[in-house]
Amino acid sequence: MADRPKVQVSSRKQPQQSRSTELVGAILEAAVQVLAKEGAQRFTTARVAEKAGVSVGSLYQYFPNKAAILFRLQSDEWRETSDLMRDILVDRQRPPDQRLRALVHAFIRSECDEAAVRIALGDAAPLYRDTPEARQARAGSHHTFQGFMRETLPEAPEPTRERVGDLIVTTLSEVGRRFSESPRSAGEIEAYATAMADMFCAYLGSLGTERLSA
Amino acid sequence: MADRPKVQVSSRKQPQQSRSTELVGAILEAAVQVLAKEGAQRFTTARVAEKAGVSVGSLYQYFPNKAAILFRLQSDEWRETSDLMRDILVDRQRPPDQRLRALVHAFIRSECDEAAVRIALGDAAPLYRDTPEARQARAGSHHTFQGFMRETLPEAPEPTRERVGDLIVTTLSEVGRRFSESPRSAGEIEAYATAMADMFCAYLGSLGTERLSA
DNA sequence: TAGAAATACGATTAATTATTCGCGTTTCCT
DNA sequence: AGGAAACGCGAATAATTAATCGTATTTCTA
Repeated sequence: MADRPKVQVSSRKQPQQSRSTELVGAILEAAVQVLAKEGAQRFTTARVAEKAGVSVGSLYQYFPNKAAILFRLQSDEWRETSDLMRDILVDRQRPPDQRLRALVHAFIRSECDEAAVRIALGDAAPLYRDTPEARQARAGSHHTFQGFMRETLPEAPEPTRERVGDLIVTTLSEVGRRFSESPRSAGEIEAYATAMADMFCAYLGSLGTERLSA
Repeated sequence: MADRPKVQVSSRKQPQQSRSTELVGAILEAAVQVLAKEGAQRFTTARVAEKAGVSVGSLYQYFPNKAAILFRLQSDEWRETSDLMRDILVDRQRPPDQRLRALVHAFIRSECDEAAVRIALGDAAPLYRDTPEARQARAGSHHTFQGFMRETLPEAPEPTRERVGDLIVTTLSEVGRRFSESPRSAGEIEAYATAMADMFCAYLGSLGTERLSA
């Protein structure tokens, strides 16, 4: 129901010379630092430009607005997550539940490592969440996980498989982020990741695959 | 790492006459409407006051700042959730897994019913999230759920039980909110709730209680 | 090397917003 | 009744911020 501002979140123009490529790199780097140090509330184009050692005008040459910078950061994160997922889940040498456990641990650990940035990015999500670009980007990791689901629950009906995959991926990312909000010891982090992995494995096991409980 | 603004989120002064009590009520009602219709981004004290048919000055008599209004709304929601939880989970006539399933369905349904407000409240959370009042209020539903956990996993060590309860409650609320972000049919909602309940029951069942699988 | 294209700049603008404060009104109490 | 306390008001303030645009500089190309 909420009226959303119209934002064009894709890039304004591509850098063509090397100096502008570096400039964009500097902006993205600075954006991460500002996000981590100041939080989403105080994330402003002026602060990012200053931290990058660049003028606001230059920033607006390559990003149509503030939301586009944030979306770019989130988009990169999503891609990395998706790659991590693919790397871990695709290895058919290991039993599925071991892969899933490895994924959960890796994800939670990385979430906690960069907690400040992740949390701030999440806080800023409303700025770009409703754009078509965001929907598409978000689909990435879900699609990757579906591959694993087809292997794990081969005879389940498609809608069920999709729902289960969605539930697991969503739980992993949302609960992971929430968990990282308060600082934890390394032991707590591992214990929590183990608990989450236990939950996923028990669930998949109960859905009638014998491969998982193997 | 992010520097947070200092906000005093508790109420400024208590209404003593009936007109001021009604005024506060009108403000809270208007706040919900503004949140639902305009979103967190456009939630301003001016808009709330106008919708309530009241002046900004009056608003600031009873709320020290904008965050306090939002915290009050969230706080009320938490209390309601906590009560709902207690009502459902405490009924020892029904087997535990049935209670847990009922809770998940009730929660997801209510989350989807008021999706716009819940999402906007979540978006606004950074404004009050770090206050001690928020920490304490959040603990409410977790504490309520621990009662159920003690019944369900009586012989589990305390830290484990706490972690498991935390994981379930956090998953329920975070994933529920995320799910409600895109509009769904009633059938999808029920199916998703069932899936989540299945996951929780399978997990608790795997932790070695025979009562759940009964 | 000269003109064109790309890039960089940053003061300025226009808009939005949270919060205050002095003053008028209503309610309460005795 | 009448003074005091509570309440209600909303124009004004001070601060912040996103985004632009005219101009200056650098790089490319022929």
